[in-house]
Amino acid sequence: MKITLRQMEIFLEVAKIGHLTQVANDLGLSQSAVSMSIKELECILGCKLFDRIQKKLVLNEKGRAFMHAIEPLIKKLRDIEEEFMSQENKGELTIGASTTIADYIMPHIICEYMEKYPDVKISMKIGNTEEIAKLVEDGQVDLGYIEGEIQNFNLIMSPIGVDELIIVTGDKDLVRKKEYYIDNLLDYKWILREEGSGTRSVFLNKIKNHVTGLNLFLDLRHTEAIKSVLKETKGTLSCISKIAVSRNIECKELYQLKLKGFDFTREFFQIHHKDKYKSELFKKFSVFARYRFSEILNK
Amino acid sequence: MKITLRQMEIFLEVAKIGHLTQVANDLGLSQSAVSMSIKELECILGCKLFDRIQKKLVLNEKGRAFMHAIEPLIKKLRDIEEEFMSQENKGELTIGASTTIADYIMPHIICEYMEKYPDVKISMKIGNTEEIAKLVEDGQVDLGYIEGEIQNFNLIMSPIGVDELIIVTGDKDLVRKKEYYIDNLLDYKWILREEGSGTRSVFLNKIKNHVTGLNLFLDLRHTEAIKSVLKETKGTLSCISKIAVSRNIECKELYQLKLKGFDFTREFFQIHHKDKYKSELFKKFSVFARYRFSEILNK
DNA sequence: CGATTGTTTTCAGTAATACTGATAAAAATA
DNA sequence: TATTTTTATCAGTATTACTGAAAACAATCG
Repeated sequence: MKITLRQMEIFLEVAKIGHLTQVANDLGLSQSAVSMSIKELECILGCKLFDRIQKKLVLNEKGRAFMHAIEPLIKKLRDIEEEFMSQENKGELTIGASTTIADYIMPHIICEYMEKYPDVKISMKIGNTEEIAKLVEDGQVDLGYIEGEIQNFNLIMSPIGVDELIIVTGDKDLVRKKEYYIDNLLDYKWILREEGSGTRSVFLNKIKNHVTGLNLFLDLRHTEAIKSVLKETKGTLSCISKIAVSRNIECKELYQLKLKGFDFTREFFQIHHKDKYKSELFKKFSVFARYRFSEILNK
Repeated sequence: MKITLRQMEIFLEVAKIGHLTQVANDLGLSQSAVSMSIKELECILGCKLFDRIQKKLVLNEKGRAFMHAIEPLIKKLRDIEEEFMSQENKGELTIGASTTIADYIMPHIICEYMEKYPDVKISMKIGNTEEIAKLVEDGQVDLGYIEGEIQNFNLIMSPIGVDELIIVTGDKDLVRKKEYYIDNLLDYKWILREEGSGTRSVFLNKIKNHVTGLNLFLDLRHTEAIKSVLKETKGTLSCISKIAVSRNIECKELYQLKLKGFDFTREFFQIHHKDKYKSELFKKFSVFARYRFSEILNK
């Protein structure tokens, strides 16, 4: 036998008011219902909570302790109930994003969104495209943002913007030439993201039909790590997302090399599960993210 | 329509496990009961809490937020329930005490008791004998400790110790004589507790048949205030409870004057309402207090 | 003092609800 | 396509919560 919320609410009311009859009226119940409810509660707890003193029920030491223990909890519970029934833009969204997006795009979007809707909590999981797809498929995250196409009929994917990969270096000497042919760059020290990364595979797939013998100098898991190597080591090159380096190019820490005959563009996708129930929160964030994505990528 | 504890518990279990069938087994319910309970909950809140994704129910953004909101509260509630069912010496006792007792006896007793039973909370209300009796009669306090007899057939009073009032002064010159007759003291400056105080009425009642013309110099509401006047002003006298001044007499800040032919003793009483349900807590404290009272008064 | 009022308690009956068991539907697995 | 596994639905049942009337009790009034 367990105590119910109802019993506790009736108890609190009786504790406050002290007259069963009045409580019954207040709660729209018969007086006997209130009496029985209190009796039941005392029975479950195995102790009296009130002393019946001259027509009034007054809390005894146990009842007093019980009231102080449960009152704030019951109030909070009912507040929460109200809150959720009021259907506001409230909730805890989890999204997943692959590395480049997670590093250079999502943080802005999440920040802005949470500023706009302070009641929404957003947490982000990071992984490569496949990992994110898996999370979305299992329902672990509500929305995914990935860098490459995938085949999965449980997932609905929609393109949300075009990203451009560019060749960058920190070596000023390399900037003298206005354009390069890929063959002239093969012997420099190439630094790419690790195997399995979308950025890496796009680059290698595009050039593989044209060249062999790329001098693959180093694999790094983080774009920021690549950038710092580029800055410090002469003769190093990489192919990374334009948005990841635009800042560095602006302030001339890094330089873009024009490559003739290649176009390293790829699409970003938003994905969600086909069975996903689209709450207001979900829809709002989804729309917001798309909009901001296009702004960020086109600037 | 309101959410019940049951629904929330089932919800939390489903949120944790993800399979209705398994939850049904765990909770000893039919699978349909669980299914309906969740449905009902979603209906009351007016929003879906789960996405039905590949045989599993996984929380969506709303459900996640709801879970995080209610989980700690539900756990606490059930803990409290357990706690009260376990019938330990737990509770919030309120006692009332009249001034002298409240100042010089109860604090020790309450301290000791709470040290012994840390789960018991005790609060004390202070008033004169009549006020305390009223509080006990109304059930506002569980136990009363008073300094004088009262007539109230709702209250059960039992003597718990004899207190002696003594004549004290801070004036060394007065100590020379070994004994006084009351008539020789009438002209000194008498300082008594205020009208309505038990201490005052005991003294005045006892002497009123023998003397008139007491030089009533000052009324004060607090014994400590009286004591400090006695110490500072020559020729002042008072009649106060022995226990209130025993310390001061020991260290010779104040002096007791022997008065021939008078015996200012009075009894302390413990009172409680006749309809009071005597919980373990009540009984234990009551016994403890009696015991300590006699110790303190007889030392 | 008995009658009256205002209250709580008790109890039988009823309304509401929570749950069951069977069956249908949906999805994954073979 | 059949089989298995799971959830959803529904009608019926068991349980619980509540009502209304009567009984019990205490305070108040004439």
